[in-house]
Amino acid sequence: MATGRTHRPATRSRGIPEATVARLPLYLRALTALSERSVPTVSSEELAAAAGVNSAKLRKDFSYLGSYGTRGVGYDVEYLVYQISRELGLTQDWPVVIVGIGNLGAALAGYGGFASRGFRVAALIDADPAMTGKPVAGIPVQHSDDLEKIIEEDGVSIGVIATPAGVAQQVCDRLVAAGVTSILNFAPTVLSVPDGVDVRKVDLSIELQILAFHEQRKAGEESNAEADTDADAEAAVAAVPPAPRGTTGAGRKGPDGDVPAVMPA
Amino acid sequence: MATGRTHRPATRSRGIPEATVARLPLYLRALTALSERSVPTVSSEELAAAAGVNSAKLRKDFSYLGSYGTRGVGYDVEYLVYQISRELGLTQDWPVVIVGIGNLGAALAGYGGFASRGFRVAALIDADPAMTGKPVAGIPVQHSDDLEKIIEEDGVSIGVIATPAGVAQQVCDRLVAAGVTSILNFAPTVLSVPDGVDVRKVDLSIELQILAFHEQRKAGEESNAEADTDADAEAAVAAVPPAPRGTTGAGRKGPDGDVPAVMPA
DNA sequence: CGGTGTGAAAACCTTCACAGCG
DNA sequence: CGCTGTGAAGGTTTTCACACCG
Repeated sequence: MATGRTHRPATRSRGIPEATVARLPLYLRALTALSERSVPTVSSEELAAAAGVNSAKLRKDFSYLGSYGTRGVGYDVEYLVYQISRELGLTQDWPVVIVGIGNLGAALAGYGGFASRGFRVAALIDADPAMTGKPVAGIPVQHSDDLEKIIEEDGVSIGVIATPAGVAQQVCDRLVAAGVTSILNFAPTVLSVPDGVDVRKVDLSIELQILAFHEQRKAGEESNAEADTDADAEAAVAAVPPAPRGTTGAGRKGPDGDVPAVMPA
Repeated sequence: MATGRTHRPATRSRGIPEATVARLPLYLRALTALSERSVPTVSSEELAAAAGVNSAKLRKDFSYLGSYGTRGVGYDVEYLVYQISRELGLTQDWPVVIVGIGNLGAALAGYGGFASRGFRVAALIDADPAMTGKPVAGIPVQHSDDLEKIIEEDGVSIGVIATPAGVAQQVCDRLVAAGVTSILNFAPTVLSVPDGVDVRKVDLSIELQILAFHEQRKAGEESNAEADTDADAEAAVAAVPPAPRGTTGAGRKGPDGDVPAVMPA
Protein backbone atom coordinates (compact mmCIF):
# COMPACT_ATOMS: atom_id res chain seq x y z
CA MET A 1 0.00 0.00 0.00
CA ALA A 2 2.75 2.36 0.82
CA THR A 3 3.64 4.28 -2.26
CA GLY A 4 7.02 5.40 -1.03
CA ARG A 5 10.11 3.30 -0.69
CA THR A 6 10.12 -0.42 -0.35
CA HIS A 7 10.19 -1.37 3.28
CA ARG A 8 13.40 -2.92 4.46
CA PRO A 9 15.21 -4.82 1.81
CA ALA A 10 15.58 -7.20 4.73
CA THR A 11 19.25 -6.68 5.33
CA ARG A 12 19.20 -9.32 7.99
CA SER A 13 16.89 -11.03 10.37
CA ARG A 14 15.54 -8.07 12.30
CA GLY A 15 12.87 -7.27 9.71
CA ILE A 16 9.36 -8.00 10.85
CA PRO A 17 7.21 -8.98 7.86
CA GLU A 18 4.72 -6.35 6.73
CA ALA A 19 1.88 -8.81 7.10
CA THR A 20 2.82 -9.30 10.71
CA VAL A 21 3.11 -5.59 11.38
CA ALA A 22 -0.37 -5.13 9.99
CA ARG A 23 -1.73 -7.59 12.51
CA LEU A 24 0.03 -6.30 15.58
CA PRO A 25 -2.58 -3.60 16.14
CA LEU A 26 -5.23 -6.28 16.13
CA TYR A 27 -3.47 -8.29 18.76
CA LEU A 28 -2.89 -5.17 20.72
CA ARG A 29 -6.53 -4.33 20.75
CA ALA A 30 -7.52 -7.80 21.88
CA LEU A 31 -4.86 -7.74 24.56
CA THR A 32 -5.94 -4.36 25.81
CA ALA A 33 -9.45 -5.65 26.23
CA LEU A 34 -8.14 -8.61 28.21
CA SER A 35 -5.99 -6.32 30.26
CA GLU A 36 -8.98 -4.22 31.15
CA ARG A 37 -10.73 -7.30 32.38
CA SER A 38 -7.63 -8.09 34.42
CA VAL A 39 -6.99 -11.35 32.64
CA PRO A 40 -3.40 -12.24 33.52
CA THR A 41 -2.46 -14.71 30.78
CA VAL A 42 -3.84 -15.92 27.52
CA SER A 43 -3.08 -18.80 25.18
CA SER A 44 -2.36 -18.38 21.51
CA GLU A 45 -5.63 -20.11 20.80
CA GLU A 46 -7.74 -17.74 22.87
CA LEU A 47 -5.97 -14.62 21.76
CA ALA A 48 -6.17 -15.69 18.15
CA ALA A 49 -9.91 -16.15 18.46
CA ALA A 50 -10.29 -12.72 20.01
CA ALA A 51 -8.25 -11.13 17.25
CA GLY A 52 -9.94 -13.06 14.48
CA VAL A 53 -6.92 -14.94 13.14
CA ASN A 54 -5.74 -18.50 13.53
CA SER A 55 -3.40 -19.51 16.26
CA ALA A 56 -0.53 -20.77 14.16
CA LYS A 57 -0.34 -17.42 12.44
CA LEU A 58 -0.39 -15.61 15.73
CA ARG A 59 2.42 -17.69 17.14
CA LYS A 60 4.48 -17.18 14.02
CA ASP A 61 3.87 -13.46 14.27
CA PHE A 62 4.96 -13.35 17.87
CA SER A 63 8.01 -15.39 17.11
CA TYR A 64 9.30 -12.46 15.06
CA LEU A 65 9.16 -10.26 18.12
CA GLY A 66 10.94 -12.72 20.33
CA SER A 67 10.01 -15.52 22.69
CA TYR A 68 7.55 -13.82 24.91
CA GLY A 69 5.38 -16.76 25.89
CA THR A 70 5.62 -19.49 28.47
CA ARG A 71 5.23 -23.04 27.26
CA GLY A 72 2.35 -24.87 28.75
CA VAL A 73 0.87 -21.61 29.92
CA GLY A 74 0.53 -18.91 27.32
CA TYR A 75 1.37 -15.24 27.19
CA ASP A 76 1.45 -12.70 29.97
CA VAL A 77 -1.08 -10.10 28.91
CA GLU A 78 0.52 -7.00 30.40
CA TYR A 79 3.92 -7.93 29.20
CA LEU A 80 2.75 -8.56 25.67
CA VAL A 81 0.82 -5.32 25.61
CA TYR A 82 4.00 -3.54 26.46
CA GLN A 83 6.15 -5.40 23.95
CA ILE A 84 3.78 -4.87 21.10
CA SER A 85 3.26 -1.24 21.97
CA ARG A 86 6.97 -0.74 21.97
CA GLU A 87 7.40 -2.54 18.69
CA LEU A 88 4.75 -0.39 17.10
CA GLY A 89 6.26 2.74 18.53
CA LEU A 90 3.29 3.55 20.69
CA THR A 91 5.21 4.10 23.87
CA GLN A 92 5.97 7.53 22.58
CA ASP A 93 3.14 9.68 21.44
CA TRP A 94 2.72 10.93 17.97
CA PRO A 95 1.30 14.32 17.21
CA VAL A 96 -0.97 14.10 14.20
CA VAL A 97 -2.55 16.78 12.06
CA ILE A 98 -5.82 16.25 10.29
CA VAL A 99 -6.31 18.30 7.17
CA GLY A 100 -9.81 18.75 5.81
CA ILE A 101 -12.47 19.08 8.48
CA GLY A 102 -15.61 17.97 6.75
CA ASN A 103 -17.75 15.20 8.12
CA LEU A 104 -14.97 12.72 7.73
CA GLY A 105 -12.33 14.94 9.29
CA ALA A 106 -14.67 15.65 12.17
CA ALA A 107 -15.31 11.95 12.61
CA LEU A 108 -11.60 11.34 12.73
CA ALA A 109 -11.02 14.17 15.16
CA GLY A 110 -13.56 12.72 17.50
CA TYR A 111 -12.48 9.14 17.10
CA GLY A 112 -11.55 7.78 20.50
CA GLY A 113 -9.17 5.20 19.17
CA PHE A 114 -6.72 7.90 18.24
CA ALA A 115 -6.16 9.58 21.53
CA SER A 116 -6.14 6.34 23.43
CA ARG A 117 -3.39 4.65 21.49
CA GLY A 118 -0.43 6.98 21.48
CA PHE A 119 -1.76 9.47 19.00
CA ARG A 120 -2.49 13.04 19.82
CA VAL A 121 -4.42 15.31 17.51
CA ALA A 122 -2.05 18.26 17.37
CA ALA A 123 -4.18 20.30 15.02
CA LEU A 124 -7.20 20.35 12.77
CA ILE A 125 -6.65 22.26 9.60
CA ASP A 126 -9.12 23.44 7.00
CA ALA A 127 -8.96 25.79 4.07
CA ASP A 128 -12.36 27.32 4.69
CA PRO A 129 -12.00 30.59 6.62
CA ALA A 130 -15.49 30.09 7.99
CA MET A 131 -14.24 27.05 9.86
CA THR A 132 -11.27 28.77 11.43
CA GLY A 133 -11.55 28.93 15.19
CA LYS A 134 -14.59 26.75 15.31
CA PRO A 135 -14.05 23.93 17.75
CA VAL A 136 -14.47 20.40 16.47
CA ALA A 137 -14.28 17.62 19.01
CA GLY A 138 -12.99 20.23 21.40
CA ILE A 139 -10.14 21.37 19.19
CA PRO A 140 -10.27 24.68 17.37
CA VAL A 141 -9.82 24.44 13.62
CA GLN A 142 -6.88 26.35 12.21
CA HIS A 143 -6.54 27.81 8.79
CA SER A 144 -4.44 26.04 6.23
CA ASP A 145 -2.27 29.09 5.73
CA ASP A 146 -0.64 28.13 8.98
CA LEU A 147 -0.04 24.51 8.03
CA GLU A 148 3.72 24.76 7.77
CA LYS A 149 4.07 26.66 11.00
CA ILE A 150 1.94 24.18 12.91
CA ILE A 151 3.85 21.20 11.65
CA GLU A 152 7.20 22.64 12.40
CA GLU A 153 6.30 23.93 15.83
CA ASP A 154 4.73 20.72 16.96
CA GLY A 155 7.21 18.41 15.29
CA VAL A 156 4.43 16.60 13.51
CA SER A 157 5.52 13.70 11.38
CA ILE A 158 2.17 12.09 10.65
CA GLY A 159 -0.55 13.76 8.60
CA VAL A 160 -4.05 12.67 7.80
CA ILE A 161 -5.63 13.90 4.59
CA ALA A 162 -9.41 14.06 4.62
CA THR A 163 -9.87 16.70 1.95
CA PRO A 164 -11.65 16.40 -1.36
CA ALA A 165 -9.64 14.50 -3.96
CA GLY A 166 -8.96 17.61 -5.98
CA VAL A 167 -6.69 19.22 -3.43
CA ALA A 168 -5.23 16.12 -1.83
CA GLN A 169 -2.02 16.15 -3.82
CA GLN A 170 -1.24 19.75 -3.08
CA VAL A 171 -2.01 19.32 0.59
CA CYS A 172 0.23 16.30 0.52
CA ASP A 173 3.04 18.27 -1.10
CA ARG A 174 2.82 20.95 1.54
CA LEU A 175 2.78 18.43 4.35
CA VAL A 176 5.82 16.69 2.98
CA ALA A 177 7.65 19.92 2.37
CA ALA A 178 6.97 20.92 5.95
CA GLY A 179 8.46 17.71 7.26
CA VAL A 180 5.70 15.13 7.45
CA THR A 181 6.97 11.67 6.55
CA SER A 182 3.89 9.50 7.02
CA ILE A 183 0.53 10.15 5.48
CA LEU A 184 -2.81 8.52 5.90
CA ASN A 185 -4.88 9.38 2.87
CA PHE A 186 -8.65 9.24 2.79
CA ALA A 187 -9.02 11.09 -0.46
CA PRO A 188 -9.69 8.86 -3.45
CA THR A 189 -6.51 9.74 -5.28
CA VAL A 190 -3.10 8.24 -5.79
CA LEU A 191 -0.65 10.49 -4.04
CA SER A 192 2.86 10.77 -5.25
CA VAL A 193 5.50 11.39 -2.68
CA PRO A 194 9.28 11.36 -2.57
CA ASP A 195 11.20 8.36 -1.32
CA GLY A 196 11.22 7.99 2.40
CA VAL A 197 7.65 9.13 2.81
CA ASP A 198 5.07 6.49 3.62
CA VAL A 199 1.53 6.70 2.38
CA ARG A 200 -1.29 4.46 3.40
CA LYS A 201 -4.68 4.91 1.97
CA VAL A 202 -8.15 4.14 3.12
CA ASP A 203 -10.71 4.12 0.41
CA LEU A 204 -14.31 3.59 1.22
CA SER A 205 -15.51 2.94 -2.24
CA ILE A 206 -12.77 0.47 -3.01
CA GLU A 207 -13.79 -1.66 -0.09
CA LEU A 208 -17.36 -1.64 -1.26
CA GLN A 209 -16.32 -2.61 -4.74
CA ILE A 210 -14.45 -5.59 -3.42
CA LEU A 211 -17.53 -6.63 -1.50
CA ALA A 212 -19.63 -6.23 -4.60
CA PHE A 213 -17.30 -8.55 -6.46
CA HIS A 214 -17.79 -11.30 -3.94
CA GLU A 215 -21.45 -10.59 -3.63
CA GLN A 216 -21.87 -11.01 -7.34
CA ARG A 217 -19.96 -14.23 -7.19
CA LYS A 218 -22.30 -15.58 -4.54
CA ALA A 219 -25.32 -14.68 -6.59
CA GLY A 220 -23.98 -16.54 -9.58
CA GLU A 221 -23.27 -19.57 -7.47
CA GLU A 222 -26.50 -20.12 -5.71
CA SER A 223 -28.22 -22.29 -8.28
CA ASN A 224 -25.74 -25.17 -8.25
CA ALA A 225 -24.15 -26.00 -4.96
CA GLU A 226 -20.64 -27.41 -5.31
CA ALA A 227 -18.23 -28.09 -8.15
CA ASP A 228 -20.01 -25.69 -10.32
CA THR A 229 -19.12 -22.34 -11.68
CA ASP A 230 -16.46 -23.87 -13.84
CA ALA A 231 -18.66 -25.44 -16.41
CA ASP A 232 -20.52 -22.20 -16.45
CA ALA A 233 -17.46 -20.12 -17.08
CA GLU A 234 -16.02 -22.49 -19.60
CA ALA A 235 -19.20 -22.55 -21.56
CA ALA A 236 -19.43 -18.82 -21.69
CA VAL A 237 -16.00 -18.50 -23.19
CA ALA A 238 -17.01 -18.73 -26.77
CA ALA A 239 -20.26 -16.88 -26.50
CA VAL A 240 -19.86 -13.32 -25.39
CA PRO A 241 -17.16 -10.93 -26.62
CA PRO A 242 -18.22 -7.46 -27.69
CA ALA A 243 -14.91 -6.91 -29.41
CA PRO A 244 -12.61 -4.14 -28.29
CA ARG A 245 -13.05 -2.49 -31.66
CA GLY A 246 -11.87 -4.63 -34.52
CA THR A 247 -11.89 -8.37 -34.39
CA THR A 248 -13.74 -10.76 -32.20
CA GLY A 249 -11.86 -13.93 -32.77
CA ALA A 250 -9.06 -13.45 -30.26
CA GLY A 251 -10.46 -12.88 -26.79
CA ARG A 252 -10.45 -15.49 -24.12
CA LYS A 253 -12.90 -15.25 -21.36
CA GLY A 254 -15.97 -13.17 -20.99
CA PRO A 255 -18.09 -14.67 -18.28
CA ASP A 256 -21.71 -14.11 -17.76
CA GLY A 257 -24.32 -12.43 -19.76
CA ASP A 258 -24.49 -9.82 -22.35
CA VAL A 259 -22.41 -6.92 -23.36
CA PRO A 260 -24.07 -3.60 -23.94
CA ALA A 261 -26.61 -1.98 -21.68
CA VAL A 262 -25.31 0.01 -18.78
CA MET A 263 -22.15 1.98 -18.30
CA PRO A 264 -22.27 5.74 -18.64
CA ALA A 265 -19.48 7.48 -20.42
CA MET B 1 -9.62 -10.05 5.72
CA ALA B 2 -12.94 -11.68 5.12
CA THR B 3 -13.89 -13.49 8.26
CA GLY B 4 -16.39 -15.76 6.60
CA ARG B 5 -15.52 -18.61 4.35
CA THR B 6 -12.37 -18.92 2.40
CA HIS B 7 -12.86 -17.59 -1.06
CA ARG B 8 -12.86 -20.22 -3.67
CA PRO B 9 -10.47 -22.99 -2.88
CA ALA B 10 -9.56 -22.42 -6.50
CA THR B 11 -11.32 -25.41 -7.91
CA ARG B 12 -10.11 -24.57 -11.35
CA SER B 13 -8.90 -21.66 -13.39
CA ARG B 14 -11.83 -19.30 -13.06
CA GLY B 15 -10.61 -17.74 -9.82
CA ILE B 16 -9.24 -14.24 -10.01
CA PRO B 17 -6.67 -13.84 -7.24
CA GLU B 18 -7.82 -11.77 -4.26
CA ALA B 19 -4.85 -9.47 -4.67
CA THR B 20 -5.94 -8.73 -8.20
CA VAL B 21 -9.54 -8.12 -7.21
CA ALA B 22 -8.36 -5.63 -4.64
CA ARG B 23 -6.59 -3.66 -7.35
CA LEU B 24 -9.34 -3.64 -9.93
CA PRO B 25 -11.09 -0.67 -8.29
CA LEU B 26 -7.85 1.27 -8.52
CA TYR B 27 -7.51 0.61 -12.19
CA LEU B 28 -11.12 1.44 -12.66
CA ARG B 29 -10.71 4.81 -11.04
CA ALA B 30 -7.68 5.65 -13.14
CA LEU B 31 -9.49 4.53 -16.26
CA THR B 32 -12.56 6.54 -15.42
CA ALA B 33 -10.41 9.64 -15.12
CA LEU B 34 -8.88 8.94 -18.52
CA SER B 35 -12.29 8.31 -19.95
CA GLU B 36 -13.49 11.66 -18.71
CA ARG B 37 -10.60 13.29 -20.48
CA SER B 38 -11.61 11.36 -23.60
CA VAL B 39 -8.32 9.52 -23.81
CA PRO B 40 -8.97 6.63 -26.18
CA THR B 41 -6.18 4.22 -25.33
CA VAL B 42 -3.56 3.77 -22.67
CA SER B 43 -0.48 1.61 -22.26
CA SER B 44 0.13 -0.61 -19.27
CA GLU B 45 2.96 1.70 -18.30
CA GLU B 46 0.84 4.82 -18.24
CA LEU B 47 -2.12 3.23 -16.57
CA ALA B 48 0.09 1.62 -13.97
CA ALA B 49 1.60 4.98 -13.13
CA ALA B 50 -1.84 6.52 -12.78
CA ALA B 51 -2.97 3.73 -10.51
CA GLY B 52 0.20 3.67 -8.48
CA VAL B 53 1.34 0.14 -9.25
CA ASN B 54 3.97 -1.29 -11.54
CA SER B 55 3.21 -2.24 -15.07
CA ALA B 56 4.12 -5.91 -14.86
CA LYS B 57 1.66 -6.36 -12.07
CA LEU B 58 -1.01 -4.57 -13.98
CA ARG B 59 -0.53 -6.71 -17.06
CA LYS B 60 -0.62 -9.85 -14.97
CA ASP B 61 -3.81 -8.64 -13.32
CA PHE B 62 -5.45 -7.95 -16.64
CA SER B 63 -4.38 -11.29 -17.97
CA TYR B 64 -6.71 -12.92 -15.44
CA LEU B 65 -9.62 -11.07 -16.96
CA GLY B 66 -8.78 -11.99 -20.50
CA SER B 67 -6.78 -10.54 -23.34
CA TYR B 68 -8.22 -7.12 -23.57
CA GLY B 69 -5.24 -5.21 -24.92
CA THR B 70 -3.75 -4.65 -28.32
CA ARG B 71 -0.07 -5.38 -28.73
CA GLY B 72 1.98 -2.43 -29.73
CA VAL B 73 -0.86 -0.10 -28.79
CA GLY B 74 -2.28 -0.60 -25.33
CA TYR B 75 -5.75 -0.86 -23.91
CA ASP B 76 -8.94 0.69 -25.13
CA VAL B 77 -10.06 2.84 -22.23
CA GLU B 78 -13.83 2.54 -22.63
CA TYR B 79 -13.70 -1.12 -23.24
CA LEU B 80 -11.61 -1.77 -20.20
CA VAL B 81 -13.82 0.38 -18.03
CA TYR B 82 -16.68 -1.76 -19.08
CA GLN B 83 -14.91 -5.06 -18.58
CA ILE B 84 -13.65 -4.20 -15.14
CA SER B 85 -16.99 -2.81 -14.08
CA ARG B 86 -18.64 -5.97 -15.15
CA GLU B 87 -16.08 -8.12 -13.41
CA LEU B 88 -16.60 -6.20 -10.20
CA GLY B 89 -20.32 -6.43 -10.50
CA LEU B 90 -20.83 -2.71 -10.90
CA THR B 91 -23.03 -2.91 -13.93
CA GLN B 92 -25.88 -3.64 -11.61
CA ASP B 93 -26.45 -1.33 -8.73
CA TRP B 94 -26.25 -2.36 -5.15
CA PRO B 95 -28.52 -0.96 -2.53
CA VAL B 96 -26.56 -0.33 0.65
CA VAL B 97 -27.68 0.49 4.17
CA ILE B 98 -25.56 2.50 6.53
CA VAL B 99 -26.14 1.83 10.19
CA GLY B 100 -24.96 4.38 12.73
CA ILE B 101 -25.31 7.95 11.60
CA GLY B 102 -22.72 9.79 13.63
CA ASN B 103 -20.06 11.90 11.98
CA LEU B 104 -18.64 8.91 10.23
CA GLY B 105 -21.98 7.61 9.03
CA ALA B 106 -22.83 11.07 7.78
CA ALA B 107 -19.52 11.28 5.98
CA LEU B 108 -20.22 7.97 4.32
CA ALA B 109 -23.74 8.98 3.39
CA GLY B 110 -22.43 12.07 1.68
CA TYR B 111 -19.51 10.40 0.02
CA GLY B 112 -19.78 10.92 -3.69
CA GLY B 113 -17.79 7.84 -4.57
CA PHE B 114 -20.65 5.66 -3.45
CA ALA B 115 -23.42 6.89 -5.60
CA SER B 116 -21.22 7.26 -8.63
CA ARG B 117 -19.95 3.71 -8.70
CA GLY B 118 -22.92 1.43 -8.70
CA PHE B 119 -23.88 1.84 -5.09
CA ARG B 120 -27.08 3.39 -3.91
CA VAL B 121 -27.67 4.38 -0.35
CA ALA B 122 -30.97 2.67 0.28
CA ALA B 123 -31.29 3.79 3.86
CA LEU B 124 -29.61 5.43 6.79
CA ILE B 125 -30.38 3.80 10.08
CA ASP B 126 -29.73 4.99 13.60
CA ALA B 127 -30.84 3.86 17.03
CA ASP B 128 -31.30 7.37 18.35
CA PRO B 129 -34.98 8.38 18.08
CA ALA B 130 -33.90 12.01 17.96
CA MET B 131 -32.27 11.32 14.61
CA THR B 132 -35.28 9.64 13.06
CA GLY B 133 -36.63 11.59 10.15
CA LYS B 134 -33.74 14.02 10.11
CA PRO B 135 -32.29 14.24 6.64
CA VAL B 136 -28.58 13.53 6.29
CA ALA B 137 -27.06 14.08 2.88
CA GLY B 138 -30.61 14.41 1.64
CA ILE B 139 -31.76 11.07 2.97
CA PRO B 140 -34.02 10.84 6.00
CA VAL B 141 -32.67 8.73 8.83
CA GLN B 142 -34.79 5.78 9.81
CA HIS B 143 -35.03 4.15 13.17
CA SER B 144 -33.26 0.89 13.77
CA ASP B 145 -36.47 -0.81 14.78
CA ASP B 146 -37.26 -0.91 11.11
CA LEU B 147 -33.94 -2.41 10.07
CA GLU B 148 -35.28 -5.81 9.11
CA LYS B 149 -38.17 -4.39 7.18
CA ILE B 150 -35.96 -2.01 5.23
CA ILE B 151 -33.50 -4.69 4.27
CA GLU B 152 -36.11 -7.10 3.13
CA GLU B 153 -38.14 -4.59 1.18
CA ASP B 154 -35.19 -3.15 -0.64
CA GLY B 155 -33.39 -6.44 -1.14
CA VAL B 156 -30.28 -5.03 0.48
CA SER B 157 -27.33 -7.38 0.56
CA ILE B 158 -24.57 -4.99 1.61
CA GLY B 159 -24.50 -3.26 4.97
CA VAL B 160 -22.12 -0.69 6.37
CA ILE B 161 -21.61 -0.56 10.12
CA ALA B 162 -20.54 2.80 11.48
CA THR B 163 -21.80 2.39 15.00
CA PRO B 164 -19.81 2.44 18.22
CA ALA B 165 -17.89 -0.77 18.83
CA GLY B 166 -20.15 -1.83 21.66
CA VAL B 167 -23.17 -2.44 19.48
CA ALA B 168 -21.48 -3.49 16.27
CA GLN B 169 -21.84 -7.20 16.80
CA GLN B 170 -25.52 -7.03 17.53
CA VAL B 171 -26.14 -4.77 14.59
CA CYS B 172 -24.18 -7.22 12.51
CA ASP B 173 -26.27 -10.13 13.74
CA ARG B 174 -29.46 -8.35 12.85
CA LEU B 175 -28.19 -7.42 9.42
CA VAL B 176 -27.17 -10.98 8.72
CA ALA B 177 -30.42 -12.41 10.05
CA ALA B 178 -32.29 -10.05 7.77
CA GLY B 179 -30.39 -11.23 4.73
CA VAL B 180 -27.29 -9.09 4.37
CA THR B 181 -24.34 -11.13 3.14
CA SER B 182 -21.60 -8.52 2.84
CA ILE B 183 -20.57 -6.15 5.57
CA LEU B 184 -18.20 -3.25 5.65
CA ASN B 185 -17.26 -2.67 9.26
CA PHE B 186 -15.90 0.61 10.56
CA ALA B 187 -16.28 -0.26 14.20
CA PRO B 188 -13.08 -1.32 15.90
CA THR B 189 -14.24 -4.83 16.72
CA VAL B 190 -13.84 -8.27 15.29
CA LEU B 191 -17.22 -9.34 13.99
CA SER B 192 -18.16 -12.93 13.90
CA VAL B 193 -20.45 -14.01 11.14
CA PRO B 194 -21.67 -17.31 9.73
CA ASP B 195 -20.08 -18.89 6.70
CA GLY B 196 -21.05 -17.28 3.47
CA VAL B 197 -21.04 -13.78 4.84
CA ASP B 198 -18.16 -11.52 3.89
CA VAL B 199 -16.79 -8.93 6.23
CA ARG B 200 -14.26 -6.29 5.37
CA LYS B 201 -13.08 -3.88 7.93
CA VAL B 202 -11.67 -0.42 7.83
CA ASP B 203 -9.90 0.63 10.94
CA LEU B 204 -8.55 4.10 11.25
CA SER B 205 -6.40 3.51 14.25
CA ILE B 206 -4.85 0.39 12.83
CA GLU B 207 -3.66 2.30 9.82
CA LEU B 208 -2.12 4.93 12.01
CA GLN B 209 -0.38 2.33 14.10
CA ILE B 210 1.16 0.81 11.03
CA LEU B 211 2.42 4.23 10.03
CA ALA B 212 3.82 4.75 13.50
CA PHE B 213 5.75 1.53 13.19
CA HIS B 214 7.47 2.68 10.03
CA GLU B 215 7.91 6.16 11.36
CA GLN B 216 9.69 4.81 14.38
CA ARG B 217 11.86 2.71 12.18
CA LYS B 218 12.88 5.75 10.18
CA ALA B 219 13.73 7.67 13.31
CA GLY B 220 15.91 4.84 14.55
CA GLU B 221 17.69 4.64 11.26
CA GLU B 222 18.76 8.15 10.75
CA SER B 223 21.81 8.24 13.00
CA ASN B 224 23.59 5.14 11.79
CA ALA B 225 22.62 3.58 8.55
CA GLU B 226 22.82 -0.12 9.23
CA ALA B 227 22.23 -2.67 11.91
CA ASP B 228 21.94 -0.75 15.10
CA THR B 229 18.32 -1.05 15.91
CA ASP B 230 19.18 -4.64 16.43
CA ALA B 231 21.49 -4.23 19.32
CA ASP B 232 19.06 -1.73 20.64
CA ALA B 233 16.12 -4.04 20.52
CA GLU B 234 18.08 -6.96 21.78
CA ALA B 235 19.38 -4.93 24.67
CA ALA B 236 15.96 -3.70 25.54
CA VAL B 237 14.64 -7.21 25.66
CA ALA B 238 17.10 -8.20 28.31
CA ALA B 239 17.05 -5.01 30.30
CA VAL B 240 13.65 -3.43 30.32
CA PRO B 241 10.98 -6.06 30.64
CA PRO B 242 8.75 -6.08 33.68
CA ALA B 243 9.40 -9.80 33.71
CA PRO B 244 6.86 -12.21 32.26
CA ARG B 245 6.06 -12.73 35.91
CA GLY B 246 5.62 -15.90 37.87
CA THR B 247 3.36 -14.44 40.46
CA THR B 248 0.20 -13.25 38.85
CA GLY B 249 -0.47 -10.79 41.63
CA ALA B 250 -3.70 -9.65 40.00
CA GLY B 251 -3.78 -7.07 37.27
CA ARG B 252 -2.95 -3.48 37.31
CA LYS B 253 -4.40 -1.92 34.27
CA GLY B 254 -2.77 1.25 33.07
CA PRO B 255 -1.06 -0.09 29.99
CA ASP B 256 1.69 2.41 29.51
CA GLY B 257 1.60 3.66 33.03
CA ASP B 258 3.94 1.60 35.08
CA VAL B 259 6.17 0.28 32.40
CA PRO B 260 9.72 1.54 32.30
CA ALA B 261 10.13 4.65 30.29
CA VAL B 262 12.82 3.37 28.01
CA MET B 263 12.56 3.22 24.26
CA PRO B 264 13.14 6.72 22.83
CA ALA B 265 16.40 5.16 21.61
C1' DC C 1 9.38 -0.94 -33.30
C1' DG C 2 6.47 -0.85 -29.16
C1' DG C 3 3.81 -2.98 -25.98
C1' DT C 4 1.01 -7.00 -24.53
C1' DG C 5 0.63 -11.58 -22.52
C1' DT C 6 2.82 -15.10 -19.94
C1' DG C 7 5.81 -18.92 -18.44
C1' DA C 8 9.23 -19.37 -14.96
C1' DA C 9 11.83 -17.65 -10.92
C1' DA C 10 11.84 -15.31 -6.74
C1' DA C 11 9.81 -13.39 -2.73
C1' DC C 12 6.55 -13.55 0.53
C1' DC C 13 2.93 -15.44 3.52
C1' DT C 14 0.28 -19.12 5.65
C1' DT C 15 -0.42 -23.55 7.41
C1' DC C 16 1.17 -27.89 9.16
C1' DA C 17 2.94 -30.70 12.50
C1' DC C 18 5.81 -31.69 16.07
C1' DA C 19 10.02 -31.22 19.08
C1' DG C 20 10.82 -29.53 23.35
C1' DC C 21 10.12 -26.83 27.47
C1' DG C 22 7.81 -25.34 31.79
C1' DC D 1 0.35 -32.71 30.05
C1' DG D 2 -0.41 -28.37 27.51
C1' DC D 3 1.16 -24.98 24.83
C1' DT D 4 4.86 -22.37 22.67
C1' DG D 5 8.22 -21.82 19.08
C1' DT D 6 9.69 -23.19 14.66
C1' DG D 7 11.53 -25.87 10.65
C1' DA D 8 9.49 -27.42 6.55
C1' DA D 9 5.76 -27.71 3.20
C1' DG D 10 2.40 -25.52 0.58
C1' DG D 11 0.16 -21.54 -1.39
C1' DT D 12 -0.12 -17.00 -3.13
C1' DT D 13 1.75 -12.75 -5.02
C1' DT D 14 5.27 -10.22 -7.26
C1' DT D 15 8.81 -9.67 -10.42
C1' DC D 16 11.54 -10.90 -14.42
C1' DA D 17 12.36 -11.28 -19.03
C1' DC D 18 11.15 -12.37 -23.42
C1' DA D 19 8.33 -14.53 -27.15
C1' DC D 20 5.06 -12.88 -30.02
C1' DC D 21 1.92 -9.90 -32.40
C1' DG D 22 -0.26 -5.62 -34.42
